Amino acid sequence: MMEEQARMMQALSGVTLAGHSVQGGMGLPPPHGHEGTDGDGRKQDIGDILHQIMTITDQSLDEAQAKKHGLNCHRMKPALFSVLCEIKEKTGLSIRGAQEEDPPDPQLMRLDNMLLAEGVSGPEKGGGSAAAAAAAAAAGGGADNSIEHSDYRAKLTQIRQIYHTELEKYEQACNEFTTHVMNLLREQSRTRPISPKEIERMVGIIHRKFSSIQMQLKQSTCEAVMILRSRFLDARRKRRNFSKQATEILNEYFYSHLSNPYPSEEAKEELAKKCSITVSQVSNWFGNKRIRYKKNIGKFQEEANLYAAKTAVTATHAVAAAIQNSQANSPTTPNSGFQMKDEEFQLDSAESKNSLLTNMFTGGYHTPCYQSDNRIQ
DNA sequence: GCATATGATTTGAT
DNA sequence: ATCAAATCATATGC
Repeated sequence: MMEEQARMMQALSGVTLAGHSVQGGMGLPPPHGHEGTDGDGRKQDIGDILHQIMTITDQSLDEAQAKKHGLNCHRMKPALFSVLCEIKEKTGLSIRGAQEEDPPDPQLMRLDNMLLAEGVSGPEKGGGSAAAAAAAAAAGGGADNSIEHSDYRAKLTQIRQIYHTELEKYEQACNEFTTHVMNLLREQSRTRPISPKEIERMVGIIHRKFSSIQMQLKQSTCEAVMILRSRFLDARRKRRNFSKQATEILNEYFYSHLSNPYPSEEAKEELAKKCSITVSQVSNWFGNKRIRYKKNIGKFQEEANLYAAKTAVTATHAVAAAIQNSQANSPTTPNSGFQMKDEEFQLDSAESKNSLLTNMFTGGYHTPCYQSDNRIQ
């Protein structure tokens, strides 16, 4: 701040110095006046010159101040000044009118919204973390992921703190600079025509510049948050197996609909609700299950039998409740009916496997029939 | 530590 | 949009 002022003063004095030097001559010796003199003499000359320059600077500074003061006190000065102001006002208005627009930057708004959404700029610590904890508890349904969430929140708080301190710094710098410039302009407005509106405009320019710097801060903060998110919330990195219960429910559905293991949207929703997982997780599970089952039916046979028996038992119970005196329903072979239903998917997959194998051995590359369209939707 | 299991993602087809 | 298939990346059991 003070340095700038000093520099400006120096520049100012330099101007007046030049003006004076033309008039007064100053008695500076020409640089290439005489050649061949001894070194000591030249050093002395340089020293003299430097000294002169120093004193001139000091003198001219005072002179300039004095001259300025004299000019200010001139009897014609106010009149001249007002005329200059008027002229400038007239020319300045058109310029100002042309570039006076302040549309809210969509990019900035986007960043602001995101920072607000991520809890960086919006509510303070208490509300934000409480909400996050509540969300974690609701989504996770357990304490297993609370540790990583707290870690995440700690990092987020760190980012938020940095963001706020930086923002404050910018704000402060902006204010300081603005008041400095305003003071400077106000000071100068005594000697040259500067209207208050012009000062206002200058302040606007400064603010815009600073807000563009602020946007950079916001941008990098957003980036940091995104990186943090991808690090902590990327489900692929921190995969959790579903609960035993959930897997049970999903398997039950899968094996009891083996002929058509494609749950409808409603069924998926219901399964998701029962397993306390998302619908897309249900979709993923069925996608994985279908492909893995198909790839190696043998491996899943035991599981298939287990779940078939299980559903059969519950079905049997239901039937038994309805038809009390049934005697043909033996618990050893209850799943025959279900197995029949399963045929389609099993046959389908077996066929595909076979054709793939034959193709491999024969070298033929004909598309297996399963690819065509015997999928049931 | 390694093999296997498993949830998620990507790619390409329909 | 949804699916199959391949693939990735982590979890888990030994």
